Amino acid sequence: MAGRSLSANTRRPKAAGNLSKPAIVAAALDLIDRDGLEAFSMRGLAQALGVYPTALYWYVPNRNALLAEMVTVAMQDVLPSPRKRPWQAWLKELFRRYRRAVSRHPHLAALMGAQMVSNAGVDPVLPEQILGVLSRAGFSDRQMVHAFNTVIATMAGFVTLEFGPAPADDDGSWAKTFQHSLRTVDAARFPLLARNMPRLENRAFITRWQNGVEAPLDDSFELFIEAAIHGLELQRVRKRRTPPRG
Amino acid sequence: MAGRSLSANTRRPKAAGNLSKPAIVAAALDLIDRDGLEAFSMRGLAQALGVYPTALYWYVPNRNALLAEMVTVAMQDVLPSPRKRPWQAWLKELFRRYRRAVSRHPHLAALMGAQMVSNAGVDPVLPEQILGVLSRAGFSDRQMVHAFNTVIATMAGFVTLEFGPAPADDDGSWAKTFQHSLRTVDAARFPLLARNMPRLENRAFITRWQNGVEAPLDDSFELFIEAAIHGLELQRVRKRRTPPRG
DNA sequence: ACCTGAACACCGTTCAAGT
DNA sequence: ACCTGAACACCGTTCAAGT
Repeated sequence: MAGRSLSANTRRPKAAGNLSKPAIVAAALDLIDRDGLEAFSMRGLAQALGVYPTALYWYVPNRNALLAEMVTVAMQDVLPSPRKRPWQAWLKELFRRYRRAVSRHPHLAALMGAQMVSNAGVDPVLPEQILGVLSRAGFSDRQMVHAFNTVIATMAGFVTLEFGPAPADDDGSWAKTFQHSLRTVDAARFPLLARNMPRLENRAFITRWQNGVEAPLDDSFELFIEAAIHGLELQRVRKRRTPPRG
Repeated sequence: MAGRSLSANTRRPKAAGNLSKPAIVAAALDLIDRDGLEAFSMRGLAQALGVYPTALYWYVPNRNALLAEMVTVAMQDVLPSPRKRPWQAWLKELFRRYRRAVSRHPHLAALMGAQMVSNAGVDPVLPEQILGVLSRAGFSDRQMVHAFNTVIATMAGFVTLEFGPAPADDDGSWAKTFQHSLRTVDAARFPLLARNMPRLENRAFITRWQNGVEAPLDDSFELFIEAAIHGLELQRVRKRRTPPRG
């Protein structure tokens, strides 16, 4: 967002001075993509950059601010182009783009959904566009807040769960045990679970042992966003007294 | 909440002896409800219990396992009673119960949604009941997985965002600054945002400075789950070739 | 301006030792 | 069986000092 193109005008820094905020953020993203959020530390990042831990604090105020920067980078391409098309199609593309952004940095899923998106830290262009689309769709001012919240929850809700971390599992023993317990579920106590397990195992929340990285829920996601959009359509129609003009 | 009334009484030679797994989990929940997840530590918990940090490891294998225990406790009352009623009503109660459970331990919101619910660690009675309700609703075996995933994502998605933590804000300065930036948003660049701000501020994702604890999104939540249920209704109906028999 | 280096106040977890 | 106590390998962040 902030253009830092002109800062230390053409004066080359020291030979070893490769450090910069974008470089730090990029290196941090690499580390997190590789090792996950729990393993990420300022000290580890400094080591990866070949620098003392405290050097980072010249560019970044603290760890949380650095995480926020990473989320901003990860959110870069979520906004669909504003070209005219049915509002349903625009929303679908928004949802798919957000999912794609999260899938590129799955270890940031919870951070993106439950912290940055649901709160501040998002480019105001995104909410502005969403409001525009909902306005075109025919939502009244009174309904606008709720439709907006439904859009955001639909966008981030499913995906935050889908790419949430599976239980820590260094040797794969948990996955095998859990898998076995699913396949041998007591058919007397849990008849439907037992009957549907062939289709549920590793393809549904709760009954999976891998997350969206290894076992993406593509079809479920598509039907989920379709359901949400149909639900929005109904709410809009129900309040309408006069046919749409545009 | 935690009664630490008995301290030096009852002639116990040792200080504690009150230690047990349920007591540890309860004390941990108290600490997290008060100070949040970031501030929670095994050492702090031990201190609150008047015991050496390593004593906890006799009852709990590690920190993550303890967090999982807390989530299990927090999820206690989410399952609606199985008494007969329309499937839409049953789902609505499930969604509301989950929201209520999270609202009681908001600092566990991300843990509950993005980790335990979306993955393992949930009583199989819950998925069994959901399958039963969806079966009664008329979903085919082919649709079942997707309908199930839609239910889980609807249940946990909105609420995980709603109770996600607002930016760390010790002195309230961020909230004031952000609030001001919302109210003075550039009406030329963001006309819809500016026009709708009176209804959006602190009542919508992104444009709020408090989370669901202080600023619950009750109405939006209700409309969100209604939209999801209507979407499900349509998907079921669309596939149906014969009228329902029940 | 940019980085080193020491230091502070913490962590989770192990292991041996006590009772 | 249950807890103490020392110890290990870490943390984030501050601050003074170097260049």
